[in-house]
Amino acid sequence: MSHSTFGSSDSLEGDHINQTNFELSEYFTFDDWLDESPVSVVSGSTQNPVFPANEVDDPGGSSSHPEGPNSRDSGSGREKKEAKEKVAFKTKSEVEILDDGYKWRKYGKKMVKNSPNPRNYYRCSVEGCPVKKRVERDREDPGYVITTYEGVHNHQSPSNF
DNA sequence: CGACTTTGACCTGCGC
DNA sequence: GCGCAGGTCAAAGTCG
Repeated sequence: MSHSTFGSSDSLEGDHINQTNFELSEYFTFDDWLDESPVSVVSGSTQNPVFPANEVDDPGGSSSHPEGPNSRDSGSGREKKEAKEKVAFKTKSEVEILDDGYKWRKYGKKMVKNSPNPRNYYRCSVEGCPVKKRVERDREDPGYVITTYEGVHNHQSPSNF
């Protein structure tokens, strides 16, 4: 199985998330969302989230990073329409900062219409890691936070080093 | 001193 | 074509 995301790293769970009342309540893959299907809810309780089998090495895909001097020059040099791996988690936590073993750097905050709470945007602080994270509090359950991961870590969790 | 957070502005895409 | 909403970047400020 995979080892990249916090699914199998056996040294980072328990401790960190325990102090934040971490409790995986539901998880849904965007595959379902995009399919307009009734979100596949999985009451995983303490089970490890089943991440889509996505390994570190993409089949000749993530290697090409056209992040040159024209990333923002040409105007449309932003993110491509590549359907990246998106996974959303609904987590019971009092804080939005869930330490999943990776180091995240906040790069934006925005108020969204769907929710009275602001949405926070994080990025993996590891150079070259394209993973992004979106965190927002549940609209109907302020005690829950919805974390959306986009992309796959191309490195091991810093906590492992 | 370096890394990270914060906040506002800017850009892009989509819907009407 | 215009307006709205979402997403990202960059500069300044703060903390360790």
